[in-house]
Amino acid sequence: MGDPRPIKKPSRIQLRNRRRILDAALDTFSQFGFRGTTLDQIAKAAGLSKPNLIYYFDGKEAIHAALLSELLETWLDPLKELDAGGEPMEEILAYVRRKLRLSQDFPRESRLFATEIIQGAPHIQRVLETDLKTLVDKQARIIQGWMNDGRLAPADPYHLIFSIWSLTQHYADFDTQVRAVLATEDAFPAAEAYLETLFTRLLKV
Amino acid sequence: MGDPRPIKKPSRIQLRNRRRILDAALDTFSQFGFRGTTLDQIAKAAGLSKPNLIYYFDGKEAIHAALLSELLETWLDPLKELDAGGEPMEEILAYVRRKLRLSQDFPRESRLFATEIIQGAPHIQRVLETDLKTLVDKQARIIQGWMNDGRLAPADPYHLIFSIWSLTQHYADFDTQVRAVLATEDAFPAAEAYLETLFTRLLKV
DNA sequence: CGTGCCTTTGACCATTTGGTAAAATAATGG
DNA sequence: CCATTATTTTACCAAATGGTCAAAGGCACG
Repeated sequence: MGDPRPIKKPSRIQLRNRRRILDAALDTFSQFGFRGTTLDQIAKAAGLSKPNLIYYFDGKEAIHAALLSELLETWLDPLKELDAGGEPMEEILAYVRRKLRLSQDFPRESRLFATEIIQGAPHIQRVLETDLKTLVDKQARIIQGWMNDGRLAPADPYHLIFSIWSLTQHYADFDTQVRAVLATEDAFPAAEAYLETLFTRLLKV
Repeated sequence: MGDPRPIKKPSRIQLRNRRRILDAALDTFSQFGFRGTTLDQIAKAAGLSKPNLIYYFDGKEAIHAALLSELLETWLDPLKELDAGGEPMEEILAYVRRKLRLSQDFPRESRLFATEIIQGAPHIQRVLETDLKTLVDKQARIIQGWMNDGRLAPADPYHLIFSIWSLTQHYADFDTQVRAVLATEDAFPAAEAYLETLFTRLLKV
């Protein structure tokens, strides 16, 4: 799926150009949305000609799909690392920090994901209903276990996870708004401190 | 600004059709974004012909601008109601509830706003830096005052406000994801309970 | 009921845009 | 160095799209 047109192993130049294209596409897709992005835009940003894009990807949809599929792994990973054997509060806070770092280091990816979801997740609905749901169910059970054992204050584990997503991604997706209000260089240090306080007070027994 | 083409008072039919257009446009803009929406789409949804749209609005941009400007008032209102004279915790919780209700009742507006911000707020940056910033500064000062008086636990008031926005809007903007994970009819009752718990534990002295 | 204005429409355009075809230009392996 | 394959470009196209225009249809009101 999403393999190079020829079914051979990709050459060095293939790899390089594919990466360039995906990077350029991430820029524009995350900023202007799928329909708001033109192939010419991507091509120019990638330093290639439009037909050359098509040589590497089967079309605009294919580029977008490749981006989303790459993104999904990065996106779900941090939640997987939640360790049932760890210290509950520390596990949650570590997850929050991982997720916040993701927002800080990959804001374009965050916005691409956000746009996809806001538009009804037309390309990844299936993944959400299967992979994501399965993962969340599993981790919610772990958290619920901690609460049942009295190691965390009780709270709906699903909405807890939602709130972590929401709060951390906010600093990437709504960066413009945050900046407009704070007029601060970098909101992340304060954000990290605030979120640590928030989840500590929420979950401390 | 955004007035009917003739500078006369709008007739009954003008009002009706303008409203139809804006409603149809809200549907499509919030779902497909600005570039992803076509005039034909709006026209069809509004039950009008394309040239007829142009008769009522100066173009696609004008429709979008009209929507955004309408939206902004609705969006900032709940924050204005924060009353310095009220009981602090109740004021905050009431604000959370108002904001959550907005997400529930106006999800299209929420998504339109989100898309605009994610794309860098090209049309409303100025408003964010002036009106919104001014308002937030003012209300943050009130909250800070409550904390200084020991009536709320200390926390960064700006990030507190951000977290309220983020958490409440999440249920509108990321509705698709929430539904995919929960497979529940309506997430709002549980969300309201969760958020009340969260902010109570965060801010209780 | 007729006149003048508001509203609507059908036909039409220019531009943009995703994508193609084929020729031209590098690479690469023997 | 040649032949073959991989890559890139030039010239195009068909469809979609935002928008125009002039004519036709309604409507209100004297």
